[in-house]
Parts: sequence; C-alpha cells; structure tokens
Amino acid sequence: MPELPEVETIVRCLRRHIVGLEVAAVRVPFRPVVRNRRAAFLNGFVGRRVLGLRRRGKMIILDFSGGLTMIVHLKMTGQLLFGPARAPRDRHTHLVLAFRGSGMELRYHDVRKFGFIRGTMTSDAERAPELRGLGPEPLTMDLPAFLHRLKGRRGRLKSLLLNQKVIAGLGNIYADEVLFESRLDPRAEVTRLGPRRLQRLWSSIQHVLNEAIAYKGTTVRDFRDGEGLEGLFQNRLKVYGREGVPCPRCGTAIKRIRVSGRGTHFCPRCQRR
DNA sequence: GCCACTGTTAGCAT
DNA sequence: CATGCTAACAGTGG
Repeated sequence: MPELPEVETIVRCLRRHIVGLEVAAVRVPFRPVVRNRRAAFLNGFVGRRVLGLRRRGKMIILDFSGGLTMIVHLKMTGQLLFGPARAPRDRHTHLVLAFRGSGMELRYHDVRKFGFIRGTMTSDAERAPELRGLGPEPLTMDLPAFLHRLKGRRGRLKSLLLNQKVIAGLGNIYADEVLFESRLDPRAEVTRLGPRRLQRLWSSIQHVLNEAIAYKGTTVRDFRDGEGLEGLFQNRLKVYGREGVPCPRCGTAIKRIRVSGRGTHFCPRCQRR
C-alpha cells in the first residue's frame, strides 16, 4: 500500500509533530518487527531527540541525536501513527516510541506483520541491507539518467517499474497509473521501447507521483498519514481498481489481467506496445 | 466454514 | 548477474 507518495505524505506529516521531541522509552510488543540482531540496540534511542525525517524509495528514515537512525518499511499494511499515549493500543501495535513530557507517542502498527524497523548508526544507514542497492529517486532523476538506468534491461515494462533496484518508490497502484498516463502496455518488452515512448514514461512518472503527493496519497484500505488521516488520490485513480469502468480517455472498459504475478489494470485500447 | 484475493519484497529457482 | 514466482501474515469478501 504505502508507495512513494504515501511514504512522502507520512514523512511530511510526522516532521511537523516529532522533530525536536526526546525519546522517553522504546517498547517492542512484537519482537520480530525489529530487524536488528539485538533488539536491545533500540534502548540506545532513549534520551535522544528526533532531528529529522527522510524518505528513500518506500522507506521512512528517522534521524536522532547521538548519531542514531531508524529505518522503517511499512510493506503492505504498516502505519506510523502519532497520537496520545493514553489512547488504547490494539494487538497490531508492534513498536512504540514514547516522547518525554508530551504525553504523546509514535506507534508502528501493522496488521500483516510484513514491515520492519531497523536501528543503525546514522553514518551506516546508507549501507544498511534495506537501502543498499536501491535504485535512484524517480523525482530527482532527469531524463538522461532515466534512459541510462533502463539501458540493457529486459522483461515486461510493468515489472521494470516495480523493481526497486531500477527505480525506488513505485508500487502496484502507481505503476498502473503511470502506464495509463504514458499510454503504454504493461506487458510490453522493455527492449522494444523507443526513445519517444521512454520519454513519455519518464514524464508520466514525474506527473503522476507529484499529483499523488499533492493529494496526500491513495487510501484503498489501510493507508493513513501520521495523524491517522486518509489520502485523497483514490478519487483520482484512472485505472487501478477500476476493472470494467469506462476509460476516461476513450470509454473502453478497463481490463484487469495478471502481469508478472501482479494484478494489472489498463485500457486495452489506449495502451499500446 | 472454506477459499481466493490483497498494496511488498526476500529468497529461491531458473 | 538478471528475471520470475512464491511465501511470509492477517483480514475481507464471495
């Protein structure tokens, strides 16, 4: 669920609330959510202040004083929620950062338990296994860099867009939306695409992701920002989750097929190889 | 109740 | 190395 625009929305939201706060306690009700060999590493965060939040692909990165960093991945159903410590916690809350004096805390909540948190030294964060090997950020990658990145790649266009080692941050929803916007068939062989089509693809990535961020992300089911609020972009989706609905461009019914194992929505008339 | 399906990706097979 | 499939988990809907 949380792809680049959702993660960016969470980061911007939480920045306003937790930068400057001091960690009073770290609680880990569900140990497997912590990727560190020793969960006790997280005790080192007590007494540290939040210096800032960053996003890398779909990862949330929290930097603390004392040269400490937390890397968070929400996978499908994870949420990072800032709220009053007194609010009841349910059984899906797997990690809690309590903040000194404020009566507030940050909770990692994840129904399916696919997500994780790793504590690292800030200086080592870029080399953490989860960040190492991630592709470039799509929104700061110019067209020549994009073309260079795709050079020599094979396979279906859709699986290329989903490959985090190629470009970081796109998931199933935005891959489908980007492909619709660029009028390309998700099944197309990457090697067969000419420069005009690739340019269209690049500019659609910029456009769709920026729009989705402006609308604070897509809530299909689980996505919430740091305050628990839903996104607004679900109202603007053109193909994702719209099987059978007329294409907004030509009126043909949107199709849903399976491409490299993923549900894929597209317009069979507008989107050509 | 049972079965199929779900937004991600690590790990294994090819 | 690169690319492709599946399991990890829990909840939802048919």
